[in-house]
Amino acid sequence: MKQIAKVVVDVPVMQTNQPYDYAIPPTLIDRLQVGMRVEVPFGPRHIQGFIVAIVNEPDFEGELKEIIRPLDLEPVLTKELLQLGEDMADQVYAYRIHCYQTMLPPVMKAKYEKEFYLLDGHQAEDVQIVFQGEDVISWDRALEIEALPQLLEWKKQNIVDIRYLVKSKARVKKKTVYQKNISPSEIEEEMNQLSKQAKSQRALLEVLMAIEPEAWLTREQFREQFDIMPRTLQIAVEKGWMITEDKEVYRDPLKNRHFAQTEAKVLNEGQQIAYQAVKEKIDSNQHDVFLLKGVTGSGKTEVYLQLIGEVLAQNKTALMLVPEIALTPQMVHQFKGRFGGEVAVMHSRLSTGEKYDEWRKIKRGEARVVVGARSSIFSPVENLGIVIIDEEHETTYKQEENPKYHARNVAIYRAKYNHCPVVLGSATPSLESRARAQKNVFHLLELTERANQQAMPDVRIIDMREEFQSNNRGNFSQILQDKIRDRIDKKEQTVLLLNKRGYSSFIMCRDCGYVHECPNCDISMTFHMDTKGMKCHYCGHEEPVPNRCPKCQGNQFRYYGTGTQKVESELQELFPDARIIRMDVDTTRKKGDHERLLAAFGRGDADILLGTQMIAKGLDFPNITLVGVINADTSLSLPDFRSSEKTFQLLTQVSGRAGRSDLVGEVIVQSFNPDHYAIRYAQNHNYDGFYRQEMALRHQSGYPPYYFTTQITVSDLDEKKAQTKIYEINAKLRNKLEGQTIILGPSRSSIARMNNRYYFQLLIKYKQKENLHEVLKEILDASQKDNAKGLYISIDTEPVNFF
DNA sequence: AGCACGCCGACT
DNA sequence: GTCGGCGTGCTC
Repeated sequence: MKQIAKVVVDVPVMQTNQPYDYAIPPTLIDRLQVGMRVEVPFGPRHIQGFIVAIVNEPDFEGELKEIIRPLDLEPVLTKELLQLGEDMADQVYAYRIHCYQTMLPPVMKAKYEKEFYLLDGHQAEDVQIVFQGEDVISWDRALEIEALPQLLEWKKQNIVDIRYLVKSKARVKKKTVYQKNISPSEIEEEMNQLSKQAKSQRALLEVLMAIEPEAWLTREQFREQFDIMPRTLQIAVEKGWMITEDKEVYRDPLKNRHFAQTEAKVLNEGQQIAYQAVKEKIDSNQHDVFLLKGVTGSGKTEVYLQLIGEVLAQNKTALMLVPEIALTPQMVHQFKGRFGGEVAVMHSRLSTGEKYDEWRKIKRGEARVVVGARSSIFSPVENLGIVIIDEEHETTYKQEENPKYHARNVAIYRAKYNHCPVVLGSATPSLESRARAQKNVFHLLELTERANQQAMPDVRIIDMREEFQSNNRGNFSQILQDKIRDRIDKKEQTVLLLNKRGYSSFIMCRDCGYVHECPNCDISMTFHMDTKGMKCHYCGHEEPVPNRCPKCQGNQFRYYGTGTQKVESELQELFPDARIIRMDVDTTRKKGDHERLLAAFGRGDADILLGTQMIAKGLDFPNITLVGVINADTSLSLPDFRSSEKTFQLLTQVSGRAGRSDLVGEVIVQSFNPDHYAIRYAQNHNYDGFYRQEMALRHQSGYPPYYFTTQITVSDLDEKKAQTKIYEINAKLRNKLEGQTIILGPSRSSIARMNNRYYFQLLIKYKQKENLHEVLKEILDASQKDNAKGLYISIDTEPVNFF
């Protein structure tokens, strides 16, 4: 008889990062299952936990407490996800509880409340004043009326006690539905008794005569189909003509939207070969990882769609990951159009309620295809048949907060567990993945032709240094201006990319060179045209533009950098007749903005689409024949060994937006480093050339994929404490690690202070793990005390961004 | 994370 | 002599 539950509790610290044993009370023996959330006593409190195992014998040798209650009717985590969470916690140096919370929709994170309740027989007057005749008072209310010290005192005197509440935030949306509860003969009778003026009721009775007896109809259906108003329905219920029930409904993030059914297209030879290779693994339930490298416009999506179609035909499920910004309605349309209601969509713009409902659809097996961003890799699907990661090189697949997992690794883990293939798709694979394909760890599949047989667009590089010398100080070279003019005249469309990566607009005093910095972070503040204010991108601090230089009292400021707004006004000046749509964080802040702007551009409401990175993806409009990159090289100067790779990927990506139909596309790239290899190879659409050269450089300087990397960051409000700690860690690492391990640093982070915390870091480069894992875990274990004092140590395996 | 326990400085 | 500061350790 099993009666001991092992529970991972909601206390995210190193000391409690292990399951605790609890007795299962007799009343709950049949109701508790592995993977459920439960409320348990922990010390004097009540908290939430996850049952990770149910066993016969406890490991703990003390007296066990009992589980208080289950928080779910069914397990929310499958056995697979429980195991994954445990392994992931170990690999990315995270807490197990954090991993489990990350796998679930946010509503499942417990909310805790405390309240004081009156013990029997204490009716003293002063007590009554506080409790106001009730027998409980919430902690917050006590705080509000400043009765907290008094109540804590009463607790000592056993007059009141504290109750800890675990609240669930999950709310199921309900809708009232109506069913008729009256026979045809009764309807006749009622009709005869109605007064002549009761026209609405008469109309309703006629409707009731016509509809099916078992049908449940909503208020909206009565209104839209029969023109019956809610008030009439209410009368009908009062008179007993109809009964009501509250039925569970899903919040539909795509409601009122129609998706035209699409059919599978005939695959070309390359697509067919790729499809077949993956299908074989699906058929034989074998794990494998494929790297599908296809030039922009080569029809990767159609291959994905048909593979998923095959998986569904075999009664399995599919996970389809896309980068957050590519999760546009255009993309969703393709999947909804092919698979309809089988598709669940998951991304950060859904409300918490919508996320919860999409999650439940997946859990219940009602949606067997999940299209989503990073975290949807944890979808509770069973019988997984394929995992596809589109744009696999994108760094958004790496979570930058804890747990710092990479969706690609999780995908491979889950596919192994489910004996199914993974497809990593990209026009510009990450060097890591491409190198793995080279070593036959992954299988390389290539699509070298564009699906429409269209040639790759012609890419021309403009040397902006020359423009500068010939006294053109603007952002647009003469040639780009001519081309834009030409497109406007021909009624074709232009896309302009402003590369904002590693870039900000700041103000500087012309007299003394003072740069306006954030008071909390050691970084210059960004000037925002729309609010005419300064804003810190790291902590959100805002202030007006200073009138006078705080240092020398001068009042001449120079505005550096190029914001999209500034470029837009320059563009409008150059082309007064052009209709321009600007797309950046400022114009896409509200839900649906993104979609609205794209749809407008797609309809031809504008001649020019000007935007940041977010326009580089998924844009597929036939009338775009010119793509201009205003500043190709800002991303080259990032203090990051991947800066060339990122630049190459961005240029290739955005070039692919041109010439996707019968019209020939053209790309203009403006640069101050026109001879840089990343730009040259992007010009010639030569991924392989770039790959070889970049690999040689990485080899030379000892970076991934030749070495693995792990970054350790220490932060504290006190600069000295953080610095001491990082040197301590450094000494320990150098002492314990040997062989080919290299440690870079320690050093101040490139943003040395953020939100008043000081950051120090070091980077470990290694070929074999050896004992690194053990040493890092030791460091983390020992960090417990520091943590309590506000000194944080963070370990990031394979970081994708370096600060 | 909370919370209790416990050991030293400033007060009625 | 006591109140309360927060350093330390525990939670099945």
